[in-house]
Amino acid sequence: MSSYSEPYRPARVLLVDDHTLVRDGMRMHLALQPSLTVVGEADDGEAALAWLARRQPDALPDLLITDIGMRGMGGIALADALHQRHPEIAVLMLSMHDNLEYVRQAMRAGARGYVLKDAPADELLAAIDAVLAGRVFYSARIARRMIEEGPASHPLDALTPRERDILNGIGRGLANKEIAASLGVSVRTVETHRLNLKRKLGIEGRAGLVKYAVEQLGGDAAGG
Amino acid sequence: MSSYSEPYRPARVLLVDDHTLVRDGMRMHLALQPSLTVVGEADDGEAALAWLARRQPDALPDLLITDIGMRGMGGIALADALHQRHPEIAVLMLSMHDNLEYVRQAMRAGARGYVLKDAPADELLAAIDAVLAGRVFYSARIARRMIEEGPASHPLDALTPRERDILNGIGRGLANKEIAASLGVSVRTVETHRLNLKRKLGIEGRAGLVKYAVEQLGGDAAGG
DNA sequence: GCGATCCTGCGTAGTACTACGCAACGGGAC
DNA sequence: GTCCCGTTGCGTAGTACTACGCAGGATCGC
Repeated sequence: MSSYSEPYRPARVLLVDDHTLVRDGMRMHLALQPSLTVVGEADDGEAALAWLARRQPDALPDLLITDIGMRGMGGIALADALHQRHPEIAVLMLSMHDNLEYVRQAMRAGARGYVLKDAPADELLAAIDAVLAGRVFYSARIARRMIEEGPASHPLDALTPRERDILNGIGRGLANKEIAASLGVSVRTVETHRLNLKRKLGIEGRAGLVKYAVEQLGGDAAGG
Repeated sequence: MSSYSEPYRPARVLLVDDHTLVRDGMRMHLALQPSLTVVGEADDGEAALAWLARRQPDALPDLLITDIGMRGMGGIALADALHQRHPEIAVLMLSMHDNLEYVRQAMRAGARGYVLKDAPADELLAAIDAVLAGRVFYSARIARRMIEEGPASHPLDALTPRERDILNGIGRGLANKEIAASLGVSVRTVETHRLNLKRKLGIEGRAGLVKYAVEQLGGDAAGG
């Protein structure tokens, strides 16, 4: 990995996961690496940000390893917030989903790596090495699927921001009227977006769109 | 089967989870307990059953700790299969969901304990002690919710078989007309069931019912 | 047998969503 | 500037779903 001219210092790591057992497993693996020190843990995004705010600026971690799906503030929002405040801190995303849309969201939010929780144990260490060296790392299964599906074939990528807003509302079980109110637009506008969504996503029937939206959201926000 | 006049022997444990990190975390905790020995691991239900089939009958584990949600054969099916073949082996279910319906299914399948993955670490050990002693253990949050909601108050339990059929169709994104066709009844009948479903489940709005149905069906693969 | 429950189906009214087409406005790209 | 695109919104028609109430037939337990 990287060669320091300064005296050798282990890379500082902050672990963020709401599952105690996962944190334990990571801590155990990382403790075996002399080049790494776990300096803190948190069980959700807000706790992680609070931890970082309390931390001395010269003792911030070099790497944040976070779960993607947590109660409260999830890994994507955390990566986003961290990337704006401390872009120098590497972010490695942990996930149980091989859903490529999550991967893209994570990378857009500033994550440099994406590792699946059921991946072989040494993949985690390889990923840490890579992101600390400034490289990008994907779990083998993710990389394979990216090659298979193509880097931008997912229909969600074709959606405009506003269409995502509407899809989000649909996935939360809201009626058009409620979505319109929450976005401050007319019901007709929501209907237009909805029609466009169905065309873009190739969905027929009204229930189908709700199903699709719930499945897209259901994984990280409502799941647990 | 085993009489405890024989010399002291640590309890044998089989770990089943598709997440390497979770297995690592568990193994680490259990290694600190002299009264326990991890004798095997598997990453899904079928692998666990295959492992058990290869095992000498006099060296079977005393306890199986399994994740509830795994690719392929999940924890509930595994508990069910194991409970029929080896009812003497205690089963402790691990889950990220505090959904009481999962808890009930697990217990019906023969599990003796249900621990959440984000529970404090000592809860796992307490749960192991309990189920090895023949007692039943629930994570604190599960126990609290059971008290709050009542032991059998889950609305899904109140549904009739036909209502489940309709809910299933809704969750697959079908329209009333399609559900009616697939069940061989009239649209009006489906509408009646649908109205009853919303009353029983306390749901308002049409999208809300679809959302609920999708979450009930798709919940096995979801999670953080 | 009798009551309870479930499944089935209809009538009626009102509300929500679909499926077009059309168009004005603003922001970027070229 | 001009063009493209995203966002916003309306008109019109048709379809789907909601929300009651009512009721016959089947099944099961007592």
